[in-house]
Amino acid sequence: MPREQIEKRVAEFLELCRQQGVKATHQRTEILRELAGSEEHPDAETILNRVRQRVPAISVDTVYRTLKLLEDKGVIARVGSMRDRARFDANTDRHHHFVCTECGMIGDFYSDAMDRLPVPQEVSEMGSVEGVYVELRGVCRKCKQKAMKAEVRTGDEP
Amino acid sequence: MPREQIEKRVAEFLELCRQQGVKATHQRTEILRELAGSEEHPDAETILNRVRQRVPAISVDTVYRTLKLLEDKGVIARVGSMRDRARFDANTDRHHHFVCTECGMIGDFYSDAMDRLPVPQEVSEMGSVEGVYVELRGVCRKCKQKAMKAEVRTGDEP
DNA sequence: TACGAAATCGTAATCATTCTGATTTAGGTC
DNA sequence: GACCTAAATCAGAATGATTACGATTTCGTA
Repeated sequence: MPREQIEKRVAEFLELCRQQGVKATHQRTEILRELAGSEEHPDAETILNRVRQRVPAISVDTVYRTLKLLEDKGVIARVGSMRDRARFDANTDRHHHFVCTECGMIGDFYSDAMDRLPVPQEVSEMGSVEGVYVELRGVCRKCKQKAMKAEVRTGDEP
Repeated sequence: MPREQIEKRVAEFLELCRQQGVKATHQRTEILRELAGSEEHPDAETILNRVRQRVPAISVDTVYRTLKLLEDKGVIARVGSMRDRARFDANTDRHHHFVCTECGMIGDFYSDAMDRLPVPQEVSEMGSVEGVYVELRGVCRKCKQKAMKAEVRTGDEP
């Protein structure tokens, strides 16, 4: 995300804090700024390490609490499938994710069809739908190449 | 799932074990049987407690290892969003899930549209897609009713 | 500048999940 | 049916992510 846009996201967050009587702390701002500047959907630990370079005394607890706060306010989203740790995304444009089941790489993509999925009758009967999460799973290019090389090395016919 | 169908699933699993040289243990069979008979997508602990009624000495470890094995073999699936613990589903028909963000209730549903989502060009460039996970999120009926009652009790105009 | 509530820090605790090493069992062979 | 061996299980300890705690600091307002 270009620097300019990052600062716009940060400004929006500060405004939201004012409106909701939530404190706009240095730590919160830096966490959001870090996440908004990332493309790779980092996990909590990665965010902690990076923010620490600018805010050395920041604590684990603050990172986790802040990520939860931002998620609850809809400023960021939690992504990635259950098999490993939680990862985060500051992109609030309506979009979806491709997840590599080998290395965990997560890529954003856009799809009109997925944005306007019809909600089946049976679901309306279960409750009211407020959001959709779509994840395509597979193997990324890099991992496929790696697998191919490994195959050559193993050699079925030596 | 009707008892008859449960036994069919179990039989299929036993067959798969034979084919793949994996041992068809009592514990594995009972875990699958338990899950196949559940409608509510239980978590590992719930499964453990239930199976224990029939296999008192079963260990936590065995449950976790078995669930992972079954998932890897495609016999069951891991469902539910990252915010809480992993939950499991033995329904292998192509289907999707509605998740209540209040109480965690998970419901199955079917949708042709979601079964045949087109894979966007940009995703094909990231890697090869092998599966889709679609989750509709919202508030279930029960929780909505509970919220309404709470509102009345709180009373904006007393 | 001072105040009080809210947020942070550092550390300890918790919870789900995984590992370890000793023991048992499935399933093939005689 | 007894025997063998690798695979699987068990109990409990260990790990890793996340959360809770009590003391201290900071934000936002007066």
